[in-house]
Amino acid sequence: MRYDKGHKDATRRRIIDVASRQFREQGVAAVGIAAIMTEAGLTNGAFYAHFGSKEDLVREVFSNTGSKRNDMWQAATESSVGLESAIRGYLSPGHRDNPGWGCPISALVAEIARHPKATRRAFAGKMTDIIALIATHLHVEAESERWRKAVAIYGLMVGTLQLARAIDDKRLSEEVLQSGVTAALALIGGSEAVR
Amino acid sequence: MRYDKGHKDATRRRIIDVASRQFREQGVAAVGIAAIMTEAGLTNGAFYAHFGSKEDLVREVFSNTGSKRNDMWQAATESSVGLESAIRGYLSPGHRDNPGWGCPISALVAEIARHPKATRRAFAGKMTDIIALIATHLHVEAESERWRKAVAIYGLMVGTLQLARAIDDKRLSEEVLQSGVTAALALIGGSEAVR
DNA sequence: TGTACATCAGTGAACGCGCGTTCACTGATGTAC
DNA sequence: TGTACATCAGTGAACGCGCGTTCACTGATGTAC
Repeated sequence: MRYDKGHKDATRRRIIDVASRQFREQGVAAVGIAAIMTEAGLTNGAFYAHFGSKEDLVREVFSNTGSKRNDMWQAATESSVGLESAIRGYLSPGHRDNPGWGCPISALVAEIARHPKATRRAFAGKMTDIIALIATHLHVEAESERWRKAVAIYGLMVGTLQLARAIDDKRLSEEVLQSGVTAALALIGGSEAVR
Repeated sequence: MRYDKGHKDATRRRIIDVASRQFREQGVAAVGIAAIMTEAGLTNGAFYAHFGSKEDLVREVFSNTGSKRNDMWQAATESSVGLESAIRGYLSPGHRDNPGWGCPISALVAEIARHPKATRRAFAGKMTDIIALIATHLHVEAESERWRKAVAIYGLMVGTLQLARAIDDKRLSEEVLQSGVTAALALIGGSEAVR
């Protein structure tokens, strides 16, 4: 055959990676098939040899388990990193200014909420993975209590990052990030304050 | 003249109100001029007698100071309401399930971050208004401290509502909302825990 | 070894469609004389 | 009072454009005999 074994899988992987980054940067609706395929080094017609539809690709992007890319999102969600430094990385100017290499949830959660059920489920799976990861770092007795606390911390991170991204005044935006870090750390530490 | 004084202003107001709701429900990009004008009882051509472009309308929707509509968003942001009940209303199933009558920030913040500067500024203005309103309810000494705390509480509210909207399992989604309420109240109460 | 055919990832032009925007026109009313 | 014209909110068809998707085709390689 013309192409060696694994070639098509590699191409598929490349399309997913390119799409993932472009979606996070510009939103799903704003990115066309042609733009994705061009950056992947192909023409638009080849797309349908890999995916049934654009929605298919969107779903794949979020159910994506492989692809150990070297982005800050990868780094921040590695379990070896402490929770405090993960929070600081998440709520940093670097993450704010590079959504393409960052957290897909904060970039796309509102848009994905309007997509078909299958897509939403894949997305929700990624969300719960992250929340579970945060929960493992918490020092609270009951597991359900840990989970609830992790949800709130992640919600705070996602919301604060989005607010920071929407503010064009860099100085003010960084104050927002700092406020998020302080409050997140307070939530971790002040376990007794949580009823 | 055929139309009484104030007629055009009323029409303009109606277009803005319809657009505001449709944008919050479906996102700005997904809503077309024709759909807005049809619901406003007009044809698409009339749009440009009121606004220079779609982006113009988007900006107007967020710089909108008038229009005392009777929606839950209005109710929750009235200063007469206590902060705790405002938080409970914000992180309620009713708000989650009716984005069209809800907070425009949580529905559109990520999308607006990719719009032109003028639009982003109008949006940021609405954001800072809400944060300032939250700050007035906080019992902390320093004003800058109040502001920072208000930012974190609002970030938590926005993020948690979005997570709840993205989860299709109602039960789990309501647990997310409850986690947000608990944590937000902890942030209000535990002022000593915040450095 | 040579020839005919199968395979299959990718090409690139074309499709229908809905978008934002434009513009000549309508028709009810107000104004000038 | 009657007539001609100005005003202006709204109409509705048309525009170019980019989208997601389709499909006949290419061309390098593998396989059958």
